[in-house]
Amino acid sequence: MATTMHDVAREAGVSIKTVSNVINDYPYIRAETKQRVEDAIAKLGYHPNLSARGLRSGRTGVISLIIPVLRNAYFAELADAVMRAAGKEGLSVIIEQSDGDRERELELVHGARMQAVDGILYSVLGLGEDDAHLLEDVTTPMVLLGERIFHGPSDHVTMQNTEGAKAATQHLLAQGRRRIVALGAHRGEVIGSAGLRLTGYQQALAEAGIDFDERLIGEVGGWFRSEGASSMKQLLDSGVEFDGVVAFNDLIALGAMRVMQEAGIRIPDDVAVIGFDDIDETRYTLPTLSSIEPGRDEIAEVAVRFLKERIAKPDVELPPREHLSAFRVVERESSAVAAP
Amino acid sequence: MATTMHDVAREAGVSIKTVSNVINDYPYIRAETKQRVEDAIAKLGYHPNLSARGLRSGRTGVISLIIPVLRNAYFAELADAVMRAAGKEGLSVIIEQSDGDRERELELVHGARMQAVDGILYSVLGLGEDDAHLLEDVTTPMVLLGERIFHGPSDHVTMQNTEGAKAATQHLLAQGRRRIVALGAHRGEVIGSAGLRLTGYQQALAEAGIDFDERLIGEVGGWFRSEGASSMKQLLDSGVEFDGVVAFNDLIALGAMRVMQEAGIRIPDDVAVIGFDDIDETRYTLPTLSSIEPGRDEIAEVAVRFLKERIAKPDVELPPREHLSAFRVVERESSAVAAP
DNA sequence: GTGAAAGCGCTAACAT
DNA sequence: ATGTTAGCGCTTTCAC
Repeated sequence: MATTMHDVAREAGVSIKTVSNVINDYPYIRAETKQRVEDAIAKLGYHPNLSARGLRSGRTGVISLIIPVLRNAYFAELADAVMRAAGKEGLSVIIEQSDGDRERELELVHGARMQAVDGILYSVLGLGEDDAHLLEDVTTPMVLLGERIFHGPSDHVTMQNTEGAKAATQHLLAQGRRRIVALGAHRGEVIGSAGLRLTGYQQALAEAGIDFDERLIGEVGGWFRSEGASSMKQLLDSGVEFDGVVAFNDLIALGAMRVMQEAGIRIPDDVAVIGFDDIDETRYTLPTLSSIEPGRDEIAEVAVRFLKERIAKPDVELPPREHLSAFRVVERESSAVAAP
Repeated sequence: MATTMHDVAREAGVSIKTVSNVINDYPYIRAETKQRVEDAIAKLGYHPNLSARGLRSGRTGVISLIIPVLRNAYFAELADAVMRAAGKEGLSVIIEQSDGDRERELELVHGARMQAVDGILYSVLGLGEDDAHLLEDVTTPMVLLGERIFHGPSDHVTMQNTEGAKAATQHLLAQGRRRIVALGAHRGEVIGSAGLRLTGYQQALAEAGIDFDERLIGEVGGWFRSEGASSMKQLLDSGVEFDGVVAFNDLIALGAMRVMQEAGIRIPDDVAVIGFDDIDETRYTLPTLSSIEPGRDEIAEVAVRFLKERIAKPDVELPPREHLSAFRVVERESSAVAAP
């Protein structure tokens, strides 16, 4: 069926070794020989058989990206960034969805498909810090993403959660807002995005000399629009006063904005709002939503680079690396300074 | 390094053929033998080498999904549905983004990676009907998605665009709306989602005995939020009166809603709005957006099934099949009947 | 600089 | 119902 190296070799009048050399950019080939081979390849429309190459070399040119869900804009945009970064390196990406389920996350990373990829980009959600040891027996090169596992057995790339939340809070403080809601907390969580972002919020308040008010913490079950909405409803019902909202992701901010608007609260005049993640949608809502851009492209590029390095030298016992990408405060209408 | 079939065979005291038989669910194996092999597999933590299997059998267990962009919620949700459908069939999915670019779409489908997958799910955007012949030389089994190429050389799965748009329009007509805007038209396009949906809109008007008014057609350059917004601005500036909007996708509807709300138009009281695609976000906007659910899961499942059949019988010259999934009108606040 | 030959781990004929 | 054997197409020593 398909043309093989032998066909190309015959066409070019060389051995298959020479064809292989040309394909793999082996430097010491006479220019003329190389040209003949390349002509033959073009003429026959030859493509190397990736299975054969994979069998022989142990490399497939495919990496796996495990994320909770693609329907979530944050992960869709992350996947986009990862695919572009991987593409530049000649790698294809197989995406696997874990639905944020602990069992499925473990199943995936130990599954058959993972044996067949060169490396794994693993955005953990269901697993926690205590599960880090469960990843120790994963032999495939792996880079962890997200906030669930720090100091695990592998390289780790993520954003500066605490600093980002601190900057978001400071952004509202700089406008004179003093009663700032933190929306999206998870009860009792210290690590994980919610815990880290709450810490950043508290740090900003402390540095500004503002007392922490428990009543301004809006808790949610998950980071969805609906949760932002219901948490904001509770806050409004409680009667607590506030003039700013730092939401721990954009969807929560959007859900909360909707509820506030229904209640006749003007944004940003009455309440300034800033979200987190800088998903595309923030540019198009009413009002447009200020946000923290987490350094998505940097995360993707560094993660792919780390992974490539691990793949290239699987035996080198380099200690796990940690990379925190640079974030950016993006100011939009929802936190624009009100006219004096 | 990794354990092979030989290791398993030795451990179980059988030949590798028997191991292969067990793995591939060959029926005629003694239960006891099968058990011994399975125990050995579990004990050694054996996983078949997919490259070797691929080399030998010509199947990789991987299909490719080519879509314009993952950041677009419609395609993210489609990819999600496809991955779930493929997963059920034991297939992994490599996603490739074309950015809707004609050259890149062609490049991808003819590229090296496509030779290495069992089949291609190809959501065309840049190519047109006249380019169908460019796909004839694609030997990998392929199923087309989307509205650009009908009657191409491969199976084709998509939604009922015309009927969906007609139903959307009828939904507004049933509420007594008579001046209905069609938002999202592409000048001169007949085929393609925009053309088909415009046709459905016109059919609904004609059947209701309402004259088609050119001034109620809102044209856009692309189906983005920003385009919906600017097209709606033009309509408002033009001074034309209307009481309903059928938007050709949800993002356009959302962009338009924002502009109308800024202009003080109440939805649905003054203007009823219905979109297309039923992306997750429609459940959370203010007001929630009515939409046409295109039968996403059905599209994904049928497409994967078609592809699997083509992969299983690559030589059978079955003529290209066409499947149009069932859609559904989802009524939400944006087109709720106003209180009398 | 280029060629010859071995073999990666598996499946599919064919044997038994 | 299970074993033997021959490659799939490539990369990789090792010669020359």
